[in-house]
Amino acid sequence: MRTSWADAVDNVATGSSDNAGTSGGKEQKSAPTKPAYVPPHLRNKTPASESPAPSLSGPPSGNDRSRYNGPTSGSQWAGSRSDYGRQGYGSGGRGSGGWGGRSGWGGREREVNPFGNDDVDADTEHAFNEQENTGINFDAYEDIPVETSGDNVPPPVNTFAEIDLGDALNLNIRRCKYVKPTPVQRHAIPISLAGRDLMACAQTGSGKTAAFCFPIISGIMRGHIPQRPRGVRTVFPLALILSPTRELSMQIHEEARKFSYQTGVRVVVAYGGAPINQQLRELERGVDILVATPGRLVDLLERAKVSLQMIRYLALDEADRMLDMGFEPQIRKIVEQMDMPPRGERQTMLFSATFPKEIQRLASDFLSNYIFLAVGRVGSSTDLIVQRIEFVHESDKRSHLMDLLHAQRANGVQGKQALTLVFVETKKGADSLEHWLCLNGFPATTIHGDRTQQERELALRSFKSGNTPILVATDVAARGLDIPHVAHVINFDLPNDIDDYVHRIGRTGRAGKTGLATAFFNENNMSLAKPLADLMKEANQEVPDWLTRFASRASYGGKSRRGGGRFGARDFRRDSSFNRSGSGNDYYGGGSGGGYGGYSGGYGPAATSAWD
DNA sequence: AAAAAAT
Repeated sequence: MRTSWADAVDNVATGSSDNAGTSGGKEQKSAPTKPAYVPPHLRNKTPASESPAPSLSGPPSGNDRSRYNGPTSGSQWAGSRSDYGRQGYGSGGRGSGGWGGRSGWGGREREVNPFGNDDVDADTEHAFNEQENTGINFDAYEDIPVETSGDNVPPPVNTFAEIDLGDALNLNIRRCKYVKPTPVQRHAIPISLAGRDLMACAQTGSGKTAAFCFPIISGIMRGHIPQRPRGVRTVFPLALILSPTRELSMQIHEEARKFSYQTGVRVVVAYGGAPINQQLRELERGVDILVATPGRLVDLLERAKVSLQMIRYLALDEADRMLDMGFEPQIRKIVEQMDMPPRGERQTMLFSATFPKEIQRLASDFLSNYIFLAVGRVGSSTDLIVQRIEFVHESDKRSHLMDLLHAQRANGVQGKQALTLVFVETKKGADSLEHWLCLNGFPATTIHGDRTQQERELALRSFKSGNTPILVATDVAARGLDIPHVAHVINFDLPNDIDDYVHRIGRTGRAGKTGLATAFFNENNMSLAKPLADLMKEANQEVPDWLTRFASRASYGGKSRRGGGRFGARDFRRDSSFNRSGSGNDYYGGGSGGGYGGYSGGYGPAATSAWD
């Protein structure tokens, strides 16, 4: 069995890293230019200088939105963990110099360029000395509140130049046109490079993917190359990234491939609903970083196609989702009952935009002396997303939706057709609404768990390209998906959990663009009244009086908005009611406390963030 | 009660 990194060093050819059908076309379809749609509620409200409707000219992928800022410099955080002695891991912190080992890689196989034709010369100055085409509100940087807790929190960095990620990775960072780390990257990357476990709360679209990918790729590049067993049909990835949906795993894979281009670090994705054989072939060509959904991974583990015994890095994206009732047993099985090194030996990183305390407590089982990091308001309620709640009876929802869509179509949107993402509660409801929309002349498609994987991927592509500018979705599309140009999220059916609402509306208002989120509220959603009203108030949104009244009849027992205050989430270890829970050795020790409190000034309900 | 995730 070949594994890519070892192979590269041994001058053994590996397969080219063609991409297992992960699509993600970046085709920029041009559409007739029309005046921007201005939602009625904004027409008299917004300063003329601002475009109230989302601009459709952002970068192709808004997931990580900073750009490279300068040359590389010495290593400040050549972090090494203590426990990889066997493999000598951690001893290789000698900058990118130890990285010449790609010599055996280059000649034979041409790695597919994930940057496509856009691969500008990364060394040209103009490409990265400005931030002009990112559309990111960098002013928001200084105002973003940050809470860290845990022992000896490494200080944040301000530029990529302050950290030595290695030449090859730096080049890719430039190719991605990232100039400056986003807030979560500024804090999380030094923590990860120092080898620490991490629980990070950061808003959707704030650059989480890069925040965990950069340290993983860098660590693999500079770490000692472990001897991976040969001659068995089992592969031994060094890093595992788990996510709750197939499409999100695909997206992470695509991002990670860009970051690891020409580093020799190989990224493979595995998820259900697609032929396993192709994925097996990709795995057998070598894998350093495996991105997967839980079900398919368990399958691969049980067939002994994959072993986790070499795992150094474990990252859970949407970690609270991964640890909720539906997923937790599977995750526990993968992490605790297979052959993965125990916590403390591997490095574990959990990321999400929301992190309920109960889930934090569960999560601490997987972590060792970890650092808790909350960047910005957890939950996307930024001023960039205008939230509108309307009281609509069940029977009126379709005609009301029709009104919204008509208004939108009549106005059109500059450049490209505005994309509208409609969330419904059930798969059946999704099909039926899609059918009805199509009957009524609105090009719609749908994505949900009853569709074949092929249909799902086609639907997403068709939506992204603007071919089918209306996507009806269940919660399968609620988390993590980075779909540029979503102008409007409509909660046709509201979710029961406020966190789900937060993730859903986070599909718009990305990359510093404004977005609109409309929700249909009725008597079935009473349990959401209080948390919703609280969330909107916190986000400086206009709360309808009727919603305030429902909210004040607080007898509905909905989940109240997390602790209130400036952060959407707090380290549960700071909460005395959890402090005696006996969950092991992970209590907040009162140690450095990191930068907590340091940002308390200047942050109010009106603070704007590009990181939703 | 629903959704997601393996075949």
